[in-house]
Amino acid sequence: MAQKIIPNIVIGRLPVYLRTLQYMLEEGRQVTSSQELGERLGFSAAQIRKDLSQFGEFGKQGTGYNIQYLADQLQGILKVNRDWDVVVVGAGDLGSALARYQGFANRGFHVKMIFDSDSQKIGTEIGKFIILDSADMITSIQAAGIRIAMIAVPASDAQEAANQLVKAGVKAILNYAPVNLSVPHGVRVQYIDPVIHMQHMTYYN
Amino acid sequence: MAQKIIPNIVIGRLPVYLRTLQYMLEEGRQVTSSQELGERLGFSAAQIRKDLSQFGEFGKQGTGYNIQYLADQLQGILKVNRDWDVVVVGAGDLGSALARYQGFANRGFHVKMIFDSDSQKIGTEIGKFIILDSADMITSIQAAGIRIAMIAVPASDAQEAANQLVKAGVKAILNYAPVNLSVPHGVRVQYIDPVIHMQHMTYYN
DNA sequence: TAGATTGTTAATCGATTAACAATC
DNA sequence: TAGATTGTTAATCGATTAACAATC
Repeated sequence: MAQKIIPNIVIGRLPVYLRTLQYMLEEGRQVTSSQELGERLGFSAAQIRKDLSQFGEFGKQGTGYNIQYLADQLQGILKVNRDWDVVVVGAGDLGSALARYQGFANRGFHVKMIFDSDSQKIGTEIGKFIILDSADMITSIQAAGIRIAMIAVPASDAQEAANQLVKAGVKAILNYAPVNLSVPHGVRVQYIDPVIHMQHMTYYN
Repeated sequence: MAQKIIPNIVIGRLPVYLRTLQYMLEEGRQVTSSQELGERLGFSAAQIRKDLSQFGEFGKQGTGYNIQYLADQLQGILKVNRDWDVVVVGAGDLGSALARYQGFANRGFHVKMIFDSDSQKIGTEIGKFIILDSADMITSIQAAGIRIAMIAVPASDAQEAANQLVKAGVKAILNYAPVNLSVPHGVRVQYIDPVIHMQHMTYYN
């Protein structure tokens, strides 16, 4: 049976919809519309309806969308109606900040380990974590069955870190190092390089 | 005279091209081709040629692109052939990591000030910075003529921070708080929310 | 009922790719 | 010269928007 492939660009918007719905819930709201969501996010109402319609019918004509219900559905679609364990590679300023970041746990992502290769750092504490030796990374991650990693090592070490993560069975990498990674098919990478974003904006200045 | 508007999506790729060219220079390379760049980045060669052709002719048939020359051109286009001063709002873990991040200076972005509203933090040091009082933010930024800011405050404070930055004359905001900001026309915002990226990847798991 | 809003279709718009003449 | 690679055009592909019947 022909499985419909949903455009990646649509998938990328769903977490943004979800985040906004969750804020609406916090505001005590119960119902919203494609129009309201669109205004809040700067998307067209038509686009939001189209995106959602890829996955089913979640609204009611004349009324709009029940926020709690739609949020639950989106969580299911994105597979974030469960918790995910995460590792951090690199215990510098950024890696440490990631390990301590409060914004992960309440959205279902739990940092479980943080690694570094610097013997000065290994064994020391960051918040509730003890920095582990990168040399043990593959076995530790495999043993824990962790599928998601964040790379926060220098650019020169990032590809090697990625290689090891892949060997350890990681399927999703959030890469903070300013380099493109090459990974096998089936492993996903997302990039966060603040300089890229800033250079995008300076163009318009 | 009809000024050609370059698609935003093209502008967004230029910094990635530039970054790769700069690595090639570090590797001692002199010349590259759209094909090689494409393979390295996972884009098609045609797309790279098309993107670049929006801005002029930078290559030579049969030979390819002189890396130094193309990098210089891209820097000019992106207006990063000069230095930019930046402020950080929020001196928590993330703001502190941003203030200390080494990856900015060597790409032309210089953090000049970091602000917080917590009286416990104001006046204390982060690296070479003394944390300034958010209450003085507008005047300090105006006086320094700074146009770029990074927001690293809790979600609940981000819109207010953005409002003040806009008042201070900031034109580009890199927002690490997990909320959509509403800003006047002429001010650009880029968003970095790691959870959004991770939720994008969990879909495929 | 009248008003609002969905889900969906068709039309439009925009971005990517294929192909190739030009030329180094 | 032969081979390589650009810049550009036209074709294709994909994404967004407009419009509206259905219906709450």
